Amino acid sequence: MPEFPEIYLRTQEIKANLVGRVIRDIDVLQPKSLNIPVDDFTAALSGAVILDAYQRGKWIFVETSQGYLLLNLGMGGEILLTSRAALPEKHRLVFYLDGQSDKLEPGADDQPCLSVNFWWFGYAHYAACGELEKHEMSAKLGPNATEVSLEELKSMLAGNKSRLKNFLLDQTRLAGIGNAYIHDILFLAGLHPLRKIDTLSQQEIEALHAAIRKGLQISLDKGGAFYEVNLFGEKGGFAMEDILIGYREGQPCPTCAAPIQKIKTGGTSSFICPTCQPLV
DNA sequence: AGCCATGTTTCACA
DNA sequence: TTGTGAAACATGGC
Repeated sequence: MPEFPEIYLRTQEIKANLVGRVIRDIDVLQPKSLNIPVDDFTAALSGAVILDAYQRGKWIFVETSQGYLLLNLGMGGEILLTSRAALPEKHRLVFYLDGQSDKLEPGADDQPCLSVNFWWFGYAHYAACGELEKHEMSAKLGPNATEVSLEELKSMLAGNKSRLKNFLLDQTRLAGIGNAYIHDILFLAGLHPLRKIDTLSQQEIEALHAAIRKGLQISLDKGGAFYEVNLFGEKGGFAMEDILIGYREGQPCPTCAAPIQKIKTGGTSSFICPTCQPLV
């Protein structure tokens, strides 16, 4: 589940390992993940020099000399720095690169490449130089969830009539929170996912603000979720034991020992402690 | 073995 | 504006 911590880490890894490299050729095995025809996509980025990478929410922006590669891993997937000889079985796109990777064995047919796989959904989009704002899916994104000040959060919540979970998952408000980390974020804040935003007190908003940063930071510090891997295939260190209440139905709440409940919240499930997160 | 439900996302369409 | 369903799939349970 690529959410904020994983996307942040992958972005840093791309910066550290791919800046200066040239995309020589591209294989697209899943045209539906593109925003333009396959031939246009490969023509646009072939020969491009990777210049920078940065994150907005769950999107990775790879800036090149020939425009932007915009990646969204959807419901999960991997970005692997590997080689032609070591390509994983499952991949949707492959970007073949110039030069040798220091982590790879040199060899004649061992051309380094960036393999991108989505488990389900996921996008690899292209935006031309200077036309990033025309890419609506990413242009609509709100600020990164970890970078919003308390005052900004308060003004975003003011007058909002929806429920808290819907707000937190709305990428046009805060970008980066998904339906995995949200369970612990709401638990840390002591708030029920279905709380109506216009009933939140100032203290509760402050708790929410702190919980967003804390919930994501814990995983960031440990290298991201255990079920995702980095560019070199290594799993994150944020383990099941590090999760407070998410995916722990029936187990005791770490604060009050009440059994954790799994509930339906619209189209998604939520895990809550019924006593620490009362609906009121 | 096969069918169904579920889910880490996002958008289009009521 | 907001809620529901659908769409590139894979796994586990019955």
